[in-house]
Amino acid sequence: MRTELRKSGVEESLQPVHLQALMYLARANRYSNTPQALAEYLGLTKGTVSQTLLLLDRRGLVERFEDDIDRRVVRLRLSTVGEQFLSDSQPTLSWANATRNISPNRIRNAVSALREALTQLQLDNEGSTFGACNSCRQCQRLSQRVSRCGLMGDRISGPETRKICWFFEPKTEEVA
Amino acid sequence: MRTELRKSGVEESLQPVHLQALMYLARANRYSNTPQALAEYLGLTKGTVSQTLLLLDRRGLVERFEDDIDRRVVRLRLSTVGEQFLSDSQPTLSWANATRNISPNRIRNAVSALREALTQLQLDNEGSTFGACNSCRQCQRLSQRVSRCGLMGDRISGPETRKICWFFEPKTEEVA
DNA sequence: CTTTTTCGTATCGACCCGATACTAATACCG
DNA sequence: CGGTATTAGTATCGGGTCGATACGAAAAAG
Repeated sequence: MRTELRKSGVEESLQPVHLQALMYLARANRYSNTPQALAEYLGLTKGTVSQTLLLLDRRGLVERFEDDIDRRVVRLRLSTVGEQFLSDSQPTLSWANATRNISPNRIRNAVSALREALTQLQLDNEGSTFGACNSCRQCQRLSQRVSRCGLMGDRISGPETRKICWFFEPKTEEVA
Repeated sequence: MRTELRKSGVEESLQPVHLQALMYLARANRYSNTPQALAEYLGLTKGTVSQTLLLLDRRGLVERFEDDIDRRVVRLRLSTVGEQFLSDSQPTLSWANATRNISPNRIRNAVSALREALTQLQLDNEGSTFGACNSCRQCQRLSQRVSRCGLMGDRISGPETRKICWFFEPKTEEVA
């Protein structure tokens, strides 16, 4: 998979880590679009990630702007060019194709097992557990279209509940 | 997982790719313990891998010696120190631990699906398909303890049939 | 016996990555 | 309040990865 990532980036002379950063930012929700969250996600130091973002900014793939209420934090988002690049290069396409002969049911089971292992791994290492609102303990369903985050107190739209959050807490079904 | 690899290597100041090389060499069979096979496995160029091996050799973790019949090829094997280091650092231990609450059956199913996807991915990209003799098309069972490789014509011991081979060919159950 | 191909190495430049030191903004606490 | 501590992010430096290119030596092809 890393080899595939490398191929996807070679055209724009981007390294695998750059692709991973772009892919993360495309899926990060409003609490998670910061250098710090990205560093946590990638397992790198904030200094390293700062350099990565500097490069992506120079290339015009991401935009950086400061937070309204805490002026220390930097908010990140993909630029139009960045989104276009991601949808053109499709870094995960070949992996998705490789699963074409596997039944949806087997895929669901494998994904479920892998997700469980990942959550456990993150808990063991006291790292952040990234995940989507719709499987987060804090998510409260308000209506068909709107949810609410019990941790932050904000209303979350339907599409945003499928984005990745830094404060994700797995639903406790026996975290032995 | 890359973060875990990084942690395992930090004590000896080894990079993730060094750990991956050592882990590969620990599992490579007699046909696959060469720089070329390792480069194919890691998805890197032979030049890059040559540098990696130079470093691992200097550190005394691997040994290089030339092949008897083809004096161009270099044979690789873990040194005693290298084996000791691998068994001490246990790079995959935390991942194995993370699956402790998942039933063996679910793990088997997930592994099976992943292996299928990996093979398909490798076929799509015309890359080598690494795998163990015991699930290779060329493997002929001679007795309870000895098999035979139909491609190379050599007799393969029981333990060696569980090692990774560069010439692996998946058993054809409909490679659509 | 050439010519070509193959396996591996050497060198160079661009870049990743962590460590350290630093600035600026916020939080804490008497 | 006011001073200290903490936090988000940046700047800089050095060691090391990685691919491209060039190269040497052995084997294969013709």
